[in-house]
Amino acid sequence: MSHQNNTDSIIKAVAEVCPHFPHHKAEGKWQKRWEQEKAFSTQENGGDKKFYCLEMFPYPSGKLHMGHLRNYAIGDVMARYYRMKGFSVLHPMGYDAFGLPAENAAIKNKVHPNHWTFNNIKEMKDQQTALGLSYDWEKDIATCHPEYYKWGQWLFLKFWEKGLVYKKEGLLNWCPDCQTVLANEQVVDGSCWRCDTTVVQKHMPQWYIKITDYAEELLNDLDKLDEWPHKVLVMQRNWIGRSEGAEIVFKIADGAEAGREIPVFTTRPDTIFGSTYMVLAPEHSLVETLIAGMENETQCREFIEKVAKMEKMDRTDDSTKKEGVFTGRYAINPVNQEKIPIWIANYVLVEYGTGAVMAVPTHDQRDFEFAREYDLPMRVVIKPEDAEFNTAEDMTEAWVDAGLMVNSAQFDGLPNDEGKKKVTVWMEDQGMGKSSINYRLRDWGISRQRYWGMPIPLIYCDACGVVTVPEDQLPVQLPLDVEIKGDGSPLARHEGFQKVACPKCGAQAKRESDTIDTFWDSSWYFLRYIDARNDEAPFSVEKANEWMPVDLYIGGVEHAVLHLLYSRFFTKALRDVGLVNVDEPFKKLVTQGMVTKDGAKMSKSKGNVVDPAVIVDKYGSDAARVFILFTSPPERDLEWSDEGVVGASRFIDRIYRLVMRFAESLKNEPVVKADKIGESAQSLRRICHKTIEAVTVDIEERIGLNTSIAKIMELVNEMYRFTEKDTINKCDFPVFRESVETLLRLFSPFAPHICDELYEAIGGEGFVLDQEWPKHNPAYLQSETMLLVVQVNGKVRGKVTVPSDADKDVVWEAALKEEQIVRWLEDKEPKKVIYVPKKLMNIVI
RNA sequence: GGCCGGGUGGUGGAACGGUAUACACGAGGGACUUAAAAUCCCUUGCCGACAACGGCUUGAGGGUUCGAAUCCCUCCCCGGCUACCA
Repeated sequence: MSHQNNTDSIIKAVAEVCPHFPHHKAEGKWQKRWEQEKAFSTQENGGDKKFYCLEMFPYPSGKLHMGHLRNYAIGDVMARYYRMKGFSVLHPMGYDAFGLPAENAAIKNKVHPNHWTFNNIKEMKDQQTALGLSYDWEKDIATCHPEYYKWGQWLFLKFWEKGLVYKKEGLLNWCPDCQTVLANEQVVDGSCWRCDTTVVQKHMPQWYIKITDYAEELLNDLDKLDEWPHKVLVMQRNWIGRSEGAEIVFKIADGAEAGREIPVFTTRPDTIFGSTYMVLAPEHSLVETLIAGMENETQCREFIEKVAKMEKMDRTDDSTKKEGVFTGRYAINPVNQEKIPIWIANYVLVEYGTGAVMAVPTHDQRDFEFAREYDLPMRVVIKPEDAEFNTAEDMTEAWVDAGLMVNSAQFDGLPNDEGKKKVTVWMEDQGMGKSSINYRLRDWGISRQRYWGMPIPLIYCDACGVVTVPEDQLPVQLPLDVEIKGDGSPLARHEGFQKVACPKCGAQAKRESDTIDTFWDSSWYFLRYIDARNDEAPFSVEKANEWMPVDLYIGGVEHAVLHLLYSRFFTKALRDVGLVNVDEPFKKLVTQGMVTKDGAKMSKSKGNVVDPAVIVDKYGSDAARVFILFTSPPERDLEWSDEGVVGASRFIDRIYRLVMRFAESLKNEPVVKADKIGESAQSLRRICHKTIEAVTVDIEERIGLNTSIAKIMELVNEMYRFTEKDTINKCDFPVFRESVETLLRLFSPFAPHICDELYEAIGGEGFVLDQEWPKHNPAYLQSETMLLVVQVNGKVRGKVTVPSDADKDVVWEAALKEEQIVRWLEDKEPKKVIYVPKKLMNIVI
């Protein structure tokens, strides 16, 4: 057959009348097939190319919102992409199923939390399936399932063995009317959210986890997380809040407690000679003994009470004035033996440092304001050379910057930052204090006086004390025969649950009735997915080491601190127990932006919620996915637009029509190699390969899903141009076929249903997901000529078309042939000609 | 107050030192239709009444550079987080 004959034969498009992608029917059909053929099972292909793709698991509220859709759409594209790239991909889903809303629903609707939760899980899973998300459902988990929390309890025991668990008194929100502990979210304007009684702070024994043992490592390892958003790293750094300084010991000067030590923490030991008074937090443990029997006792007590109330009302109010009272007592400044007054003030926090500060009003703005208010003594001890002040009287605000030390005995004349170290060393020698590092991070209080949570596997025995539940007795099952009324934990009055024989001595003992913070459950779920059905261990160490770390973790920024910090801590603690060999759980983190409407975050109270289920119902999940991925880059906020979804739906239809027009030929024409092809086919091929390259780079290097879709749209536009005539030369057909197959592959991670539908229509077998991700051929990117911009003095004045291999001289010649350019040059000799190969030429005159 | 984002057409957004406004939405006009929907085509940053053409334009003002939305400095506005951390 001659080439001539080939060009003569043409392939005709089938006549049709604007067909629609029948998404309602076709999407369901594919979802069913994917399920039947286990298309999303984790395939471990043995190689070293693994990709663990994780989206933050949802609380099972029963309904997906737009934030979920966005989160999962991003994750699904990435999971499908890497799978097509030949990676072993782990892409699981589960439910963070313990927590308050289930109990609230129980009180309100008289349904059991267990029933309510599992019902919701089912509904959510159905919705997720309807989105065509490629989860391996054989690995799903629900944290409220005994098979899951059994291992949460087991891990608790490991932490216990490591000495990471301890008990101490903690302050809790307590509603005296409901006789129950309230979570912070249940305290509204200082009152109980249900009965409006004023909430009080109550000291109760609580279990704590020593996360502070890992503070230093949690901080230092942030440097390893080079694929985390900068914002999140900063938030974690601030949360851990490391401060270097000194702990200095002051002594009580007089009274019955004379000589008793009051340590303070300061980051400014260089200012110690300027400490002219001391302030304790109202809750400080020494306050009681200090004020007892003093003249000001009543006044002090009134103040303490006032602060206690203020604190829970609105501590964050920045208009809160610094207030305090004098205890009547004095302390001794160890460096100069000065007697300084001890005050109590609202601006000192009991939780930070030692709960006591040495006040240096001249060099700390808060102390300055307080001292001015109460007329306390001040002394300048740091002075810059060009100081505008000589004595404290000249100051209008505290001097907090660098300077030379003055009024500081043997340290006079030293630059203050040098003084910091020298003073500390000297004080250490004198036994007055020591260098100290303080963290803002507190130990993690995990006790919750609630029902719907993981029981803490501990037993109280009168004879043996606190005894852990033996491993072979796990799980400690959460009893289901309870009545939830909201008046305290039902576990505390559940006899069958509480009564237990002591595992050590066999005597009658009592179970811990507190449950654990739900953050415990979510701190290790990513490890359980790896080996979700293991009934002998939380997960196999070997498998965990294969899959960890999670390569890509996607979720909302609201978890930037707590969940991500606890998970990091768990990973490190489990590493020390020998269960994993990684230091950090999440390699790359993407925090997706909010979905907004009318400029505000979607919320029930604002009434601007759009239900993804309604959108999926109307336009199909492909359209919903494409819209939400196309409209904004993943990390930025996304403004919802009804028209935008229509646009996405239109684009999907457009692809459907294009491919269906030629489906018959694509299915039946023999596949041949492209031989001699025409100019428009060459151009199509070039754009096709350019698109492959661009989409691959966009997805892989920056998760640029919006631009990926834009580039696929450009390819489709080009294909429409190519097929304008309704006929394609036979010799050009292989190029068109290639473009269709490429399009379906490139687009399938975004819109998997339509791509499988069309793939089938053109005679493809199986799922596009199992096809290889296309590779671009660099040779096809070349064209014979290129268009170059010619600038004169930095402004575009013309364009020239030159051969692709043209060098500077050739371009220069071509430029001189352009009338426009010549006119702008005005016969002047160019001062300089800058040539950027393949881009532009700039002529400076 | 501190820290982190962000300011580009009517709108969502492209462009990570090299043609600013890709791609899409919306709008306007046209074709097809008895009509509508759907679809297809054209126009669409602003100004010079139109075209050729020219000027202006990435929150404001400076700077570096042959060349700046992009880098540097100063300032303004919007959003988020955090908040007396000694």
